[in-house]
Amino acid sequence: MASKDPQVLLRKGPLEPRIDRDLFEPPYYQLANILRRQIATGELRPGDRVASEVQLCERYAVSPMTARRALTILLDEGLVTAARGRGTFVKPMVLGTASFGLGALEELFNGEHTLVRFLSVKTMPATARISQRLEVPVDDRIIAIRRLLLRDAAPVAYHREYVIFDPARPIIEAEMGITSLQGLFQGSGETVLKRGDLGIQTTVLTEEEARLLEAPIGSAAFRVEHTFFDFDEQPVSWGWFIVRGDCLRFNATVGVQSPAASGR
Amino acid sequence: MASKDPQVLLRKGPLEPRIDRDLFEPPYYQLANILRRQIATGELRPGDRVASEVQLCERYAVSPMTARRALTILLDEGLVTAARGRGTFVKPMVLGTASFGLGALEELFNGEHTLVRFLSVKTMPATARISQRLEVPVDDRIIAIRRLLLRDAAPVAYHREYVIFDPARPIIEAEMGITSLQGLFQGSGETVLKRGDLGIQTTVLTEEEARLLEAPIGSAAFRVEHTFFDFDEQPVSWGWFIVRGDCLRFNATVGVQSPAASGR
DNA sequence: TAGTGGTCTAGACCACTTA
DNA sequence: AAGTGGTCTAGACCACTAG
Repeated sequence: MASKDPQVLLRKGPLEPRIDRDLFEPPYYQLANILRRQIATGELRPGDRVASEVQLCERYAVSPMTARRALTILLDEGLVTAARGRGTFVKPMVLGTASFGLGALEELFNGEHTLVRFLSVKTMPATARISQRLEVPVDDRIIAIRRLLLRDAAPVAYHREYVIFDPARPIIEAEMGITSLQGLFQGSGETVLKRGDLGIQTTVLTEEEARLLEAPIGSAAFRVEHTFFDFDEQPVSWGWFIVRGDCLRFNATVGVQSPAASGR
Repeated sequence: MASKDPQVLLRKGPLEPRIDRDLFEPPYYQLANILRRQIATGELRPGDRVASEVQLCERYAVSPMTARRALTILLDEGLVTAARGRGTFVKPMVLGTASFGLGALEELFNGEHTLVRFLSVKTMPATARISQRLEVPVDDRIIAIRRLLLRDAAPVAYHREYVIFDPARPIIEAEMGITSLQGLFQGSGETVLKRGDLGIQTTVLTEEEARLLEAPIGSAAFRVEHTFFDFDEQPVSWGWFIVRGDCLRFNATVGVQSPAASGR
């Protein structure tokens, strides 16, 4: 649509942004930003066709790969869809494509004033549920860890974790180190863990949780469950965080980011 | 580490996977899978250096761009980090990189058996809070919508939304169409909405919410707040979903996906 | 048949790191 | 100085879509 506009086709110099090759930003990045801005300002609306690769090459004097790379960025960001043989089109805002990260949780844990207090570390026989999650026989000895996370001396999260106890696998210590939480988020150098499954649910505080978190019973809280696997695809650790609901909020954006030109 | 292994350096034929050019999967994709599998099996461990681009070119007989593209995929997936002048290295599993999609929410709403029931649609003067969120004067007339989402006739979510009412801007109807929720997730063709901000919190059901959702007062629930903006960067709609906690769970995986070779 | 995106080639130069 | 990733060039062929 916008590409059929005579102004655009005639390419009136001063109106058209250019690629500045002396800039710090590489050309593919500048071009991606130009297109992103056109989408953001509504110059290109959902459903409109974006200029084809060849057109972009001519218009901005870049090589095909550079134009393509810019389009790929928008594609990855979910701002456009590409249809072979037809063209590239601006996507309407789709809620389902939004995603949020654990950044909010990480901040909660990695802040300057955050402290981890071990409440208990002991071995115990696996209950039915634990044996199921860790794929070990019932009554196998496992390690149970309870931690409290405090920020500015105020409790924000309660962590329970069950770790496989296998003298043949010297995982325990490593695991203990990793799950001391500093490393969990930042990536603690060498790790025996290959993969983790995470789930976020809501819950209300039980009596025990309420007492530890110094919040009323029945308060809203997040429950972040995690299962970690080693390189043999064996579960190594299962546990969950109970985070006070008033301390955590996950954010996401869908559509075009407003001012910032944040790369991936 | 693994790349210093003589076996690998000597490149014993049968052990080394090859790129099959007759396959449906393009070479860059095959190569990415080969490397991903090496990471998954532990052949390449966190901290290990991945073969350099040139090495990959020689070893698998592909062009630099193809090797690079495979590495870029792993880079985007967060499996490796690249350091100019040093090499590409396998990243340890990092929790902070986990990303949760709103697919779970979408499924909840877009299922076959999902029904939207309007509870009320009316105009009202903006309260202080509404005026703040929608950036309109207090007591400006706005539209208030209350909806109930039912899945298999069972209520799963309660939706409240406040929409700007401006006769000059024919947004209302379009907005009404969009926010009838079918379109919100799927992307309803042409849209006046440019951007949306989302926030996810936990809460417990109030008396009203509990009644509508047919769940006990004080049950755990998600609160998904949303603000939508038009192409003038003006807020157009503010509202939130209250979703029964037992109907929704966000999932994510961090590290290497186990068996599937899922592309982006 | 012409245009499009998807993929690929076979190089190149640069900035950076390491030795 | 050698090796690395980051970027870019100037093409190419293919499968697909649309007129």
